[in-house]
Amino acid sequence: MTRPAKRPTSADVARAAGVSRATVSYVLNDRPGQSIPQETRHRILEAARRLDYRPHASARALAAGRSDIVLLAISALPIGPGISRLIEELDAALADNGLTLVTHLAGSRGRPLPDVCATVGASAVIGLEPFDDGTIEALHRAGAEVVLPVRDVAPAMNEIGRMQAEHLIERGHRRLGYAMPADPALIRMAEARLQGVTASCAAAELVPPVVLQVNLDDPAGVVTGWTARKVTAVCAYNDEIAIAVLAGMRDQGLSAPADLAVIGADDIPTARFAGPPLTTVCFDAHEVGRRRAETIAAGLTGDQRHPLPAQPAPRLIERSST
Amino acid sequence: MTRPAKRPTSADVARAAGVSRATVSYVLNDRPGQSIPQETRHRILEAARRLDYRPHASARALAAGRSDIVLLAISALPIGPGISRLIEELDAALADNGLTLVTHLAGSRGRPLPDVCATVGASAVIGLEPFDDGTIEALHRAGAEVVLPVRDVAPAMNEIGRMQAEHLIERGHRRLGYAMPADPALIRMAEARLQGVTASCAAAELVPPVVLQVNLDDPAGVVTGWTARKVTAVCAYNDEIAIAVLAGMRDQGLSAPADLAVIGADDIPTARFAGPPLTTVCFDAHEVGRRRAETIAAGLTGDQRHPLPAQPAPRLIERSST
DNA sequence: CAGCTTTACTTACGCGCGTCGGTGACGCGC
DNA sequence: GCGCGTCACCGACGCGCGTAAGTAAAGCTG
Repeated sequence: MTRPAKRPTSADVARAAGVSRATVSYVLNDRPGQSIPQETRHRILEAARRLDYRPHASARALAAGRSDIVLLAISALPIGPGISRLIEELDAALADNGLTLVTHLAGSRGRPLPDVCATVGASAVIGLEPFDDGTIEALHRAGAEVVLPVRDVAPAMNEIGRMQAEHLIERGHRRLGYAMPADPALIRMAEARLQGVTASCAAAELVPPVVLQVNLDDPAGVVTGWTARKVTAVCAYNDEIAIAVLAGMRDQGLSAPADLAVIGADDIPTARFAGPPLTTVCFDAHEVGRRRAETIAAGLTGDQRHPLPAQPAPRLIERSST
Repeated sequence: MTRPAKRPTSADVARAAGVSRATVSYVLNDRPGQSIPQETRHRILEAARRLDYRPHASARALAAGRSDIVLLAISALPIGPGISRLIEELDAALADNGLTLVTHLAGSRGRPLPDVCATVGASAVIGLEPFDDGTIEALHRAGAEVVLPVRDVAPAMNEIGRMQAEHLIERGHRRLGYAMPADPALIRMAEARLQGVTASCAAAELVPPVVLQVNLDDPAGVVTGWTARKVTAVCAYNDEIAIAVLAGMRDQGLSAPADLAVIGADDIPTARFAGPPLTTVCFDAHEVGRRRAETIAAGLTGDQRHPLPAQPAPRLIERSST
């Protein structure tokens, strides 16, 4: 599988089109302020196509001092379908802006993020939750021009919780529970979501939610924790946790929503096949991806027109677990 | 968030250490065949550390014609925790070999893979299922030296199906069904898995499996398709499909494994909370990741010692749906 | 002390590209 | 027919790095 097969360079294109390398460069990057007749332009484009020419990224980056590469850093294990849809959207939206997205799943034993950033020569790094200041500093030193998010993800997580709680309250529930994940990698995000729930309870003059951690090896355990305290509905950190709770209830002969209503978050594919089908709350991945991409592109081109569009509102998907 | 903050170059290190750039390069890449006294070596290393010097990837790649970047292309949506564990392993194992892994989640609307490969300057591209010849050719032209897998994943997928079927046959089932996904992106992999099932049936002198496509909007439909034909157990392409089938059965008042046994594949987290908990088959991500990484590293260094270690065998996780 | 090898470096080139500053040909006004 | 302003294009530099080839000094041999 090792084949050298020299890639064509811009010099090859120039030769094939009978012009100089400079002209090729001007045409391919259609640089304004150059007067190049249609015919020459066409000849060059055609030659490039015929040779399947693709600019050598390293050389371009070296010369231009910029790389068109956006690195998405995903910190821990919890990569579910929600995230992967967001990634797809992000990818598409960045591509529209001439940027290329690559992802780094940072296992604890892999390369440190700044190293990866430097290795691929990324000019932007984005994450799913805010980086700490030390990391940001290191990333800048590693060559990243823009790093996101800095502090803008918590409010969105908040919204998720708020919407879960409001749905339940509307349904007439007065005592809510909150199902926390046990995975330490998730607690930051979970706490942000929980905050939204707590806020909604306060706004409706209800007692704060009864927070319980779900042990994935014994989901039945938490259920009694809630029923014993007269909780009639629980918001789960995400759909996986919600499905675990539902399983715990089945084990005890309980059923949703009669004995305990359950609402999830993220709308994973198996949510609709849960018993009963899970009501859930999620973001429109398409929208989120697009807005993020635009923020990045704006940051990279120094184009500060847009006032950094905010996150869209989450959406409620009603099924029968509430 | 835009800060130029010029990165230090090897010339800066050279100046700081009072030597020439070449010497710096020799020391930092500890190139054999050069005689450099400990003291100088130390001075250079120290200077590099003090300046937080990291070689500019693009320049290095340009000069060396090689990039240390391995691109993992994930073609479609089905990115579950199984895969993300595999990625982590791969990342760690490649890092041990001095390689950096980045992933590209290729949505259909994002950049075409060869473009991405060229943009990041990857010198190896690996995927989860075999690429077709056109793609391989394109990737090579885009600069990839080694591309995997070429033809070596189908047997592994085969194994999945074989193990599913054998488990069911052992349990006494004589007429099996196969649950195909509807997503066209998955059919290649699905067909590979199905082949394993078919082979096992043949080996046990049973009729071939009754293959039905699962419509995620009406999973109950397929169930009658099987029961009408006296199928007593079905192998699902993966856990998601299996869970959908289980949901379809519930809708009809049927239950697993009494009315129809169901076995999945991949062991996604919600599998254990399905009703009933799903028996499934999966790979040991750790092993797969490590072996793949070694194959890549060997291919890149031209080191042909290892006889390309094969895939490990899949593992059966017995729960109660069979 | 001439002649050789070894040590410890340095100088110089080129990777593929973007881009600044030309340059020659041509048309136009006077 | 001379100056001036386009038009269409080219030469050459430098980005940061790896590396082949060179060199000056020191050490050894006979």
